Amino acid sequence: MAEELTAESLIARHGGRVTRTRVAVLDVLLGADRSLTHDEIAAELTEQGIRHDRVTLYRTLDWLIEVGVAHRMAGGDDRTRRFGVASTGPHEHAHFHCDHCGKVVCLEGLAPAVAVNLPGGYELERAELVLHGACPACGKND
Amino acid sequence: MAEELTAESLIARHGGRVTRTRVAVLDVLLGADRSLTHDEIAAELTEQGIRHDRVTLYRTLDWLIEVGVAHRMAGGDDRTRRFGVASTGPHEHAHFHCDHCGKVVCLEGLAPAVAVNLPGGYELERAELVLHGACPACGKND
DNA sequence: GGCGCAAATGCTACAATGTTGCAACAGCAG
DNA sequence: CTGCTGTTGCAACATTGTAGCATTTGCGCC
Repeated sequence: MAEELTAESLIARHGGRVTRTRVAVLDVLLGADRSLTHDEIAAELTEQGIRHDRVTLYRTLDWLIEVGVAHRMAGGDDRTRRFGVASTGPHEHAHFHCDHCGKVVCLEGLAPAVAVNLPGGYELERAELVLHGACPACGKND
Repeated sequence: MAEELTAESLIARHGGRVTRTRVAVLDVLLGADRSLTHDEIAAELTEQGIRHDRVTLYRTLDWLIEVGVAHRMAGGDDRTRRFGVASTGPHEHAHFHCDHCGKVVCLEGLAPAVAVNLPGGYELERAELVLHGACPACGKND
């Protein structure tokens, strides 16, 4: 128990090989305070001088999602998917999409009080809540 | 007053030309009980023998959204956008995405009771709620 | 009914995002 | 060190959405 929460240990714990790319990608996600697009992650890897490939990044992210370390969400407006590290709990959290700067942040402490009364026959498995508006930075400069 | 709610009248009322494509597209949307993808709409047009083009369809849908007749939403899983006719009221309604058959229905009567307490600085403009699960048809055959 | 203009269309080419197949490489166990 | 197998990198392709531009067509006007 009490294992480290480093990228390496997270990867090894899930039975994956600790490779250059995986450590770097997971580090980027862990260090980000918001959801990132595939493009942003790739740019960060390039900046760190880590050789990589678009396909490898897609597969790495797929693997991270498969083992439950990361999660994926569709942006409400553009068609790019965004990625972030999954919180320790279930990823039943809301996202805030700033319509001005386009950034997406995870609102983990936000319990989606979705008191929905579905029509008969529908089985609810999970809910995804995306809030749109202006983030603190954009609201001020507006 | 008391104008007809036909595709033609809806189009004319918004100052657009009543063209073959617009009438057909709007008819398809009005007749559908769920959100449709570009692809589904295009297939329907082809089935009706209406000559059209992918680009024209995109532009027609853009125009319908611009005048407020239709609305667009990003599917939570795939990267395809879906379209539906906007309800008479504000389009602050939830969507239900069936993870089995992939269809999306609008839950217009569902008031998203999103009692969110955002962290300071965030300005909420609108909320998008997507529910995932099984629709009546898939739940039975599951 | 015919005319003309601007809106709308249709075509081609392109951009962005994501996927598949396969050969080569590299972690990790023995 | 050697080998097995998971991973990577490359190239080619698939899907979804846009841009530019010439042509057609709805619709007001005569």
